[in-house]
Amino acid sequence: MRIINTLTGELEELDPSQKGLVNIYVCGVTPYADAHVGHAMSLMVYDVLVRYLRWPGNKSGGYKVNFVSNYTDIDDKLIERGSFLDKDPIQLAEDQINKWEDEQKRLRITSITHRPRVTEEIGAICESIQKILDNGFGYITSTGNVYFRVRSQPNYGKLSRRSIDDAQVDLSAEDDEEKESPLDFALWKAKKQGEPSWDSKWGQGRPGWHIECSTMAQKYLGDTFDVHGGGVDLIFPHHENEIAQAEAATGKTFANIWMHNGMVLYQGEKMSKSLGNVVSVAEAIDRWGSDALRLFVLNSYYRGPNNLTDEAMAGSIRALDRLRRALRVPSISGEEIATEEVKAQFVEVMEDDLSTAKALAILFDLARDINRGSNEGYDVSGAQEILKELLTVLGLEILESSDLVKDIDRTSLVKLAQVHNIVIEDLTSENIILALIKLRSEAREAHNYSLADEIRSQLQSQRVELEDTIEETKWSVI
RNA sequence: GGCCACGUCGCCAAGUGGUAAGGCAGGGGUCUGCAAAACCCUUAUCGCGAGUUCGAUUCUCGCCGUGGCCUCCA
Repeated sequence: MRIINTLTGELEELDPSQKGLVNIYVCGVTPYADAHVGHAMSLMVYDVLVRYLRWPGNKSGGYKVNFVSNYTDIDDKLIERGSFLDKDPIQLAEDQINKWEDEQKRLRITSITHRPRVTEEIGAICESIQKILDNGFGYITSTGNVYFRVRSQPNYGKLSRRSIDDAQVDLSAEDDEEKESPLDFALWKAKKQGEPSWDSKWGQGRPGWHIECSTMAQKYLGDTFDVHGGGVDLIFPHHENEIAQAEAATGKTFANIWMHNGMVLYQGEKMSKSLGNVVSVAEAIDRWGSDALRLFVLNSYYRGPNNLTDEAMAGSIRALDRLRRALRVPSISGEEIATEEVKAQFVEVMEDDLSTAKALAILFDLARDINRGSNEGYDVSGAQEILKELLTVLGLEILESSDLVKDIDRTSLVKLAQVHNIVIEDLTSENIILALIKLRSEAREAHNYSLADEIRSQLQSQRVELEDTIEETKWSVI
């Protein structure tokens, strides 16, 4: 497939260095606070990329994919936040990671194969730093800080298209007089009082922000790997510094394709703590559900900004319902509706820089064909299977209503059964619903529409939706 | 100030040098006891100005606006 490479600005063919195997690294979070929808969007984009690459239906016939995404579980932010909460920063990270991973499961971000943590990779990080020093790209200060000498890397700035000479730096912010240049960045930070630290050749301390990512990427994926992803906000300095270090350590190209996702805006504004408009993942799942969130993410181009609004999310929920209904529509045995072009079209747009918005448009067209076919008495089961398969590639798991029955408030249903004097032995939610539907159908036959409508509206308020068809009354949980 | 994106129907959002996907919402119909769902029909000249061109929303320049980055950041 073709992906826009930030390094060149061009659409480039993803051509794995190892046949049939794609190695991908995506920068994860520093887990000092709850994950927000921006983090979710970022990981969802790469999750879809990996799902697609692994799918046997793609142009390559399906790749094996190593998908590594890290946790920066020790960093200034964690120390700061830990100190504020009077909590051990590493424990804080541990707790936040557990929470975030639980949310990832709910978001069905399931494609990641390794989730390394800085605190578990200190040895490898020190080895990387040593290589950089051996190759003459770094220096050690008397206080035990190790810096990367930016000017020694002639390619510096190639990703962000920046020149070192243009950089405007605030010299007043510098606290280390031995730093040769304000542009230089820390590979190893000497221990400060009360901070977590590890032993190294350069004394006690902890890794700098950038070295961990390049080290972990290379450790798990090799010196050179296929795709490195992350948010556009990481291009400079983080990814620029990763390239500088990694290529200083090995002398080889670090990542072949650099892929960057755009930022999520909320109601047209940047999400930020100062504006107080940060939407946490937990809140988003609670308000709209994970599928609607994913649909929203997929409905736009991953590189652009993504404006999350309440109205757009309401639309996503409705749109999702449309797809869900198309999967449930009755299929009559007989002539099948035509679907031979669908997969090919889907593949074509996905191969073209992960154009998920176009892929969704194809699925909505398919849903329409299914609905129409069903209405007109065709066999749509094959088309429904295709729709389901392609939705799975996108990571959308359309829930069947039976899976949702358990979420209904059974107590209210039991009360409802009592109100209507329904006597049944096994008071499961499903049985109560079926009994109420039966009662309603009898009422309808007796032209007692006020009772029928009352039951329908009572069930509706319990999230059970009824649809009358010629043969029967269908129900579903919304 | 520098670098980089973006600005398309009420909302979200694709896209192309030859008059613009899809979803939501809206309007009209079919179906229904009434609904709901579904289906059919229907709603835009693409921020502003100039240039290149036979022709630009699509290319160039300028302006305005929004967002990102310029060592906290998915």
